[in-house]
Amino acid sequence: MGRWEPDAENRLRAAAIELFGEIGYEQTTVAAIAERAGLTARTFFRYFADKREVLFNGSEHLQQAMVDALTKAPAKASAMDAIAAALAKAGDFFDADRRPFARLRSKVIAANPDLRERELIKLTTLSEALTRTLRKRGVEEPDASLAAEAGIAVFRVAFAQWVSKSERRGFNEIVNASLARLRTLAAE
Amino acid sequence: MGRWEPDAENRLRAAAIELFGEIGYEQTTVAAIAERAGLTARTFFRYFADKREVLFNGSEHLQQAMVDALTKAPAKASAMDAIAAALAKAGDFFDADRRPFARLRSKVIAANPDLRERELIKLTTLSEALTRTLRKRGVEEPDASLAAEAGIAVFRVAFAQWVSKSERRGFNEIVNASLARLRTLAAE
DNA sequence: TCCGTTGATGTCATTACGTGACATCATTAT
DNA sequence: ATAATGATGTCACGTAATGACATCAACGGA
Repeated sequence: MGRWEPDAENRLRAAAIELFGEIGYEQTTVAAIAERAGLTARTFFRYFADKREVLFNGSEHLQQAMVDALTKAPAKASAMDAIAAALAKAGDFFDADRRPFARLRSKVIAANPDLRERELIKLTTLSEALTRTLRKRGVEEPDASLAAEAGIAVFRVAFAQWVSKSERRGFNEIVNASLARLRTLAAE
Repeated sequence: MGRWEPDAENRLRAAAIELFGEIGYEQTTVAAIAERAGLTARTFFRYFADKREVLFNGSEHLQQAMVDALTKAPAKASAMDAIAAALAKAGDFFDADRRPFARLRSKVIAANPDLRERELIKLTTLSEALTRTLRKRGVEEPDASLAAEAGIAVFRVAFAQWVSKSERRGFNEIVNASLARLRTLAAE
């Protein structure tokens, strides 16, 4: 038994999401989050670089999983096919996570510009990681960047659909449909 | 002759860019910007919603121009062709603007995560505007979102190339090359 | 068993962003 | 001549974020 309650980071995360849902992101002070978690604001900032990050740290895992999948894709696969493999891996990630939680989180993020900004830069970081990995596969610029960006475009559209109300299909199913549409659009 | 020096907004903008270049974005306080412009910090926040916005307000003009071009594209044009017309309009915008200034601004933005975030949300806002305009043209979802996102992907890649060192081609030329590459990639 | 180290947390002080409320005063309109 | 307008300043405040230092249970040797 430690000197403190264990799992401070998760307590902070839980407290934050609760409060964001109850009274909104802007109205929630870091001090209030920390208090609900039985800690102080100073400690909050030891776990999270800033107030927004409490909703986003963990994205490195998704990124790593997608980079791994991209690396392991068949050497003969085209750039877009390799990206598709990475998107499929993201699907496993999301369908494992419970969709109701993702919906709540998305709602909180959508309601606040600062949080939207943070989400966007996470996606950009992901795109850059995918670009680097494609280049390691021998894909030249600007193809690597374009394929990665197009993949993220599909990701964004599919994710928005996946969390939307009354959507029942799994993430992978939506991704595949979106990819097919993109191929068609580009060909027209 | 007015009570105050005229053109406070531009004075603030100029002072901000100077200081960002001289000592960096984070090291520059709003008070310092205002002082250099002969004003107070309170006045700065009357012109710009926050410190970052001083580098971005004006993006509405670009967005409006692209939306107009998209609206005016031939009714028979495909979604991607209509998007291409909007991108061409953006080209006029950028080649009119002086590229050296754009390069400095890009450098400042690239050096700071907060500014990158703001840039990303501006692009997303633009993407959403393009999506709405495509829908008015009769394009259904998810095609409208995908075409808009793909267009923004091309925009991002082309813009990065346009401001990169020793790039001589005009924006439109780069956009067209990128669009062609994307079509090829999607087809593979 | 004692003691020094470690590590998670707390306390305190400080800077800067951002905003509301109210004051100032040259310009403009009536 | 006077009142309304509008750009700016002043002041006070809350909150985010960070550095410096203090605390103190747990742990690992000697």
